[in-house]
Formats: sequence, structure tokens, C-alpha cells
Amino acid sequence: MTNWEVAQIFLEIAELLDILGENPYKSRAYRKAAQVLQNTSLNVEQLAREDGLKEIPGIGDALEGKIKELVATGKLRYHEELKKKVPQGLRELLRIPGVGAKTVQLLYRSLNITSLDELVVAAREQRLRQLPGIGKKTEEAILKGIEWVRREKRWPLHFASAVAGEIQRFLEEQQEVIRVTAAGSYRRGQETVGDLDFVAASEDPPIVVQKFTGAPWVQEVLSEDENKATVLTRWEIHVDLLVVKPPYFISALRYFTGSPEHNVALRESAGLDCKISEYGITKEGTAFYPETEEEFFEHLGMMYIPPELREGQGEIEAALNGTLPRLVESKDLKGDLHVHSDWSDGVNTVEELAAAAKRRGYSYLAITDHTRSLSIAHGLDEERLLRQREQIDLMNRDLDGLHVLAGMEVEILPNKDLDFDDRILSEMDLVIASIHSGFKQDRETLTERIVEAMKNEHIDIIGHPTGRLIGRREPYELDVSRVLEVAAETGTALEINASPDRLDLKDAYIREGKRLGVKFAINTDAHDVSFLDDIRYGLLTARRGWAEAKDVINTWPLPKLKKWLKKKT
DNA sequence: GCCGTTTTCGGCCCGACTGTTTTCAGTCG
Repeated sequence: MTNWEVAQIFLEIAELLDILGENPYKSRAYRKAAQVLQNTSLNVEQLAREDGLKEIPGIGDALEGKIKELVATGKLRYHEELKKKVPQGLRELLRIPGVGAKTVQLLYRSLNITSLDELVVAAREQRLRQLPGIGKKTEEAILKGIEWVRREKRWPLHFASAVAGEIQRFLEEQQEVIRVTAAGSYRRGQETVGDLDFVAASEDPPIVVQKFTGAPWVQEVLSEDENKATVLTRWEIHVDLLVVKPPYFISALRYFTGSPEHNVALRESAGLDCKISEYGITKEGTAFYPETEEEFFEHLGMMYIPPELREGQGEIEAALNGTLPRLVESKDLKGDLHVHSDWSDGVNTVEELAAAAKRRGYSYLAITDHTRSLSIAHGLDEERLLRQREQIDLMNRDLDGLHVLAGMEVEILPNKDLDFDDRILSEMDLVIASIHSGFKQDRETLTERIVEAMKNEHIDIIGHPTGRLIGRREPYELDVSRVLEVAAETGTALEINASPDRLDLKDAYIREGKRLGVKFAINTDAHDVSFLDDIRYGLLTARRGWAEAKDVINTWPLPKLKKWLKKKT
């Protein structure tokens, strides 16, 4: 049992407790423990053996016992009991925006609603508006919300990534498996995935399929064949496995990486007597089995197309005429320009963040805490901001190889003003401007708020520009094209927020912006050093947006970045 | 359910917003 698996069970318990109307601090304790477990480098199994669990903050007597039970038996009686008390479908109702635990309880107790389907029927029959506290507007909002939930029946990237890691490890451990790689939308780095696809190479496919369907995390085998199977995992996500003989591995991997649109475009681009399939390339009757994907594309006389670009959106033409971009890579990144410290709502001290950035090999890091109006996040007022700036200046004298930039994430207020005037803004090395309130304003107002901020000479970056939370909150109404235009005009960078919950800007907008000459910053917005790793999701998103190193300001060396930061002012 | 040199019990981030109300409950961040 891994930390991540324990965390998933604790998160489910927290939701069940909320639905049951238990003490909200109890569910919070489970959530907090889940969070801590996911982010600690210490291993629960080992800690359970060595009686070290209570050393972890947020884990006391009760949770220690529960973790020990999970580690020992793979199950938790308390969890099973809770699941019996709450109908399966109720948890899903929590995903409807504006519907929380109280509303779920009300719907269940007074109308006996236990699923999205039943809720739709009741809402259409206008039975919800008869309930206390629910009127016409809420009823309509619920119907809209359900439509949205249904469209969004996909898994976020970090969840998919954690599950994919477990499955990859399991398959690699099987001695009959020669190679195995995740394919599909996950490999292409899509922001959410519907299921996971794996392709494996083996001399004995049936035995690999058999081991796969017998894996401990398989909840149900949905289909099984000689060389492939689909299972429902205990994490509720479907996984497909295809096992082929080694010569076919690359062709199968490429085929199942897709996208379907890319594959169609690729086949169409091939000559009349050239056939491309999951088994290889057949040219004038002769079959070719590439051993690498590079070889595959070379054989077709085109540039190598990275998985992130295989969406059937012009990449094949570009690869044929040699104009594919050289995508930004992990090694290009020289720093993170959006992190929070314990001066506002972050977990770590500035020193800890700097040390972590240094360990990652960054040459710079910008500390960008919230400002005063975001009081919930202990936003900084002028006095604290200047004190923090002094601390950073002092630190920089002793830091070798890393430069800390004193920044802030200033609020763009609902009335279009910024939270601080130019005098304070000009004191900082770097300023991100973001919207955290007034999400429901109209399109024109919201667009103008961001446009006005970009016109301010001190604003360097717009943080998470569209404000979406993947699977939880739609972006606010925004004329993104206008934002991109003004960003290009004013030389304001747009953030590619790397948090897997945001990925904001998203790929399509990045590509559109790149065409206009917009610069980007790939930032984690980390509130904890462990989230500096999220940078990889931002990188994937940037690559899906065809971004090159030159388009991304935090690939630039410090002197160039500093010069750019000053240019506007 | 966790936590504690003010506490082993009583807090636990708390204000804005929305839709429902006629003073507030629920949700969200």
C-alpha cells in the first residue's frame, strides 16, 4: 500500500463524512492527512513498521491505527462501513458546482435522490424548487451543472499520472515484459484523460495479459483477449493494455498514442502504395518495422513529431516541410516565477523555497506572495511586503548560484484597480497580476480588468489568465483573443500555470498567442516545495501549445530576464 | 480527528458571494 493509495482512501472518507453531516473538522483532518501523505518523502509502509507515523503532522492516534490497518490488511473497516451508509451515486453529486454536502443531504433525505440521473429528472419536473432554500435559479443552475459534470467525466493529469506510475511499475516487474510504455491521450499530455492505455512488448503476450488482469489493483475485468485486456482499477479509472511481439512494439505504441485525427492525417499523407498501421509501414509490398519512433518518421521522410503535437492540427505538414518547432524542454527551464511562501498562504519559508529551487538546478526563483485584499490567504500589506523584500535582499548576498527575485501576486480588484499603487509595484523585481474575485462579472468587465492590468508598466505577468479549475470551475467569461493581442502589444507575459488543476493558459490559447508573439512564463504557483514538481505538467501544456524555449521567459538566463523585466518600466 | 509553554478540552482561516430570504444558509477559496 503506497502513500498515494492511503491518501485516496482518506479523501473518499472525507467526502463521505461531509455527506453524512459529520463534524466538518473531522473530514478536514482526513483531507489534511491525505495531503501530507502525498507530499512526504517518507513511506507509510515503512513508517507503520517502525511506529513512526505519528511523527507526521496531522496524524494522531486514530489515523495511525487506520493506516496500520490499511497497510496490514489492504482494507479499512471504517471505510467499508461508511460506504455502506452512503449510496454510491451521492459522491458524484458533489461535483456539481454550487452543490455541497448540505444540498446532497437535502436531496437524498427529502427526495431520495442518489444519482445524477435521478437529480436531472427531479429538476426537470421542477421538484427541487419546492425544497427549502432552493428556488428557480438554483434548480436551473443544477441542471446546467450536471451537463457540465457529464462533459467533464475525465481524470486530471496528476491523478492519471499517479495511477499510470503504479501500473507501469507493476508491468515492468513482470519478467515476460520486455518493454512497456503508456500511450493514448496520457502520453500526448492532454490536460485530462478518459482512460489509460498501455502498450507492452513480450514474446508471450497471453501470459502478460493474464498477469495484468490478475493484478491486485484490478477491480473488474471488462474484456480480455489473447493480447489485450481492459480493466476497471480500484481507482475507478479504466486501463487498456495491448501486448505485442517485440518487432511490432514501436508501431503499436505509435498507433495507440494517436490521436485518431493524427493517425488519419498521417495515413492520408502517405503515398498510394504506402500503408501505415499498428503493425508497421508497408511500402511497395515490403514491410518495415521501426525500432524507434524517430526511425518511423524518418522512414516517411518527415521530422520526428513529439507525442504532444500529434493532434492532427497541422503537425504532419510541418513535419514534412521541416517547419516543426523545437519544443521547449525540461532542461531549458531556469527558474520558477510564481511561488508562495509562509508570508502569505504558502507552507514553506523563503529559505526553504530557495533551497528547493537550488536543488532543482534553477538559477532563479521569484517569491510572489498574495497581496492584502486576498485576506483569506494572509495577503501582504505594504509594510510586510517591504520587510520581505529586505529579507530577500539579505538572502541574496549569501546565496551561491541562485538569485531570488522579490515579487508579488497582486490582486486585480473587481473595480479594475490593482491592490497596490505604482509606487509599491515599482519596488518589486517582478509583479504577477491575477484575478481571485468577482468571477461572475460580465465578459467585457473581466476582459477590461486584465487588459488594464497589462497596460500598467509594472505588471510583468498575468497569473492563471482564465481562472479555470479543471473539472471544478469553468473559466470566467473572457475575450481571450483580446487578452492575447494586448499581451503581445504591451509585452506582458501570460502565465502557463503548471498546477494540474489549472493548466491555465491552456494549449490552444498558447498556440494562438505564440502566433501573435506573446511571451509565456511556465510557473507552478507552488504553495509547498513538493509542488515545484508540477512544472512538468506546465511544460507538457506549453509543448502542446507548440511553444519553444525562446517563447518562454523563464528559460532565459538571468541577465536577459532582468533586462526584459525592466523593459516595460 | 488533530493539537497544545496560555489549553488534555475547545478551537480548528474566515470573509465574500449568491440565492434565498426578510436575517440567513450554503458554497467557495
